[in-house]
Amino acid sequence: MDARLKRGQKTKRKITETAIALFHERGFNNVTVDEIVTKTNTSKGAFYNHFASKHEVFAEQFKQIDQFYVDHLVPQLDAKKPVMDRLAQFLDLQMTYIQNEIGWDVTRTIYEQELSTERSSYFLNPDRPLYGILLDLCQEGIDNGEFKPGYTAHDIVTVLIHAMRGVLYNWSLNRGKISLKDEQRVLFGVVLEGLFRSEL
Amino acid sequence: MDARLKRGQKTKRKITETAIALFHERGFNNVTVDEIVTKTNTSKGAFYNHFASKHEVFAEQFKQIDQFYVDHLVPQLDAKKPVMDRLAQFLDLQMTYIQNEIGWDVTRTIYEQELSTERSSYFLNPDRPLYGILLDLCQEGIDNGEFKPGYTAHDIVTVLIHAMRGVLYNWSLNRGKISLKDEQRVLFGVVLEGLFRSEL
DNA sequence: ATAATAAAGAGACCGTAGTCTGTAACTAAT
DNA sequence: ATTAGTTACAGACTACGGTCTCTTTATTAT
Repeated sequence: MDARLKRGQKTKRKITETAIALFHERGFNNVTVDEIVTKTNTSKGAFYNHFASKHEVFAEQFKQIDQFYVDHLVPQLDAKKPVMDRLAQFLDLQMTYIQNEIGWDVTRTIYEQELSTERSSYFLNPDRPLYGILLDLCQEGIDNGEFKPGYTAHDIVTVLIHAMRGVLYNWSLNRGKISLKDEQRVLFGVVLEGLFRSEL
Repeated sequence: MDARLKRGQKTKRKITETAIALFHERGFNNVTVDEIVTKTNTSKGAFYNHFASKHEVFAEQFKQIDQFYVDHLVPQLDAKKPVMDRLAQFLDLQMTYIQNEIGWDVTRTIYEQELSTERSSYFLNPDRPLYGILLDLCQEGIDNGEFKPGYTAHDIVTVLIHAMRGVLYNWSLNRGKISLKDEQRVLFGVVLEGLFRSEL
């Protein structure tokens, strides 16, 4: 059980790379599966053996996004600073990354797919690393009394996630014509103000 | 220019009613255009003469939603109460209406369509009545100093819209399995807290 | 009345995502 | 070594949203 599997992985990688490149070049909706399989000298059979749908090619990118948060964003946060600052900084870094590295078309496609598919979505997966990151931060904030009382860590994460979704949805909808960073700053300015004790 | 137009309107109405009923019954994705035109004894030609897409049958519902806000929700707001309270009440009424009368599948479909179509979307239309309602309320709140300083009415509306989108997107994504009212209350509790002066 | 134009609709047709069946190459079991 | 089973894949086929062309029926102009 090796030679076959190896060949499969190679095909999958070839398809993934070509597809992502094409999507990036001309947009998700302007690239057909037929085109992808032709260009990679494969077939529909090969494509749908490795992916459940055209959308799912993005699952790769998705894991990549969260991995980037864990590997490159979280380490940048200064553990000596208050949770409030770290949270603000994380959100800022996150949105900068999405705006510059992921782009609105990929984001739009992901948001669309999550709504359209019946299958288990990535957004709903409770083991998504992003949730862990936020939960840890929020728990720490609660423990040292930075937040207003009455919220559980889970409440706060829910609030943050909703806010993120709203900003990212809107940004995708506007096809990148508005500044993600600016929108993020305004909304999370308000949200964080509403969450934290304001004593200084 | 009367008899033809009348016939056209009749056909359109017939298609709209049948389609909406079917969508409500079995979900948007499980109803085909062919089925709709068969059931209404019309044709693809008739359908696409009246609608630009299958999704667009919802445009009707959409206008209905905002009309409902204007006709039935806004009048319920007590002009003597502070803007803060009116805003909270409006959001509460709005989400109750959506949850009970519109439902998650229609909401999901609308949110999906807005992302997928190239055409001018309803969300991006600046003349949407909802924006007017919120803008008026926010301007009044600013004028009588209820809000924290530094925000324009437009800023605040943007924040509220983003928050709405986040909650509604998530609710659709969860296929109605979470309570829209509860989610709304938590998020807007925080947002309103962040927006208003807290002196009482 | 007649010709010219336009709206509403019928239904064949097209493009594309996704399915299904078949096959060749490899692996495992006896 | 032979058989049985499995994986990766090829490519015909299906389902469905959307387009295109053509016909019918009403409207307007002369």
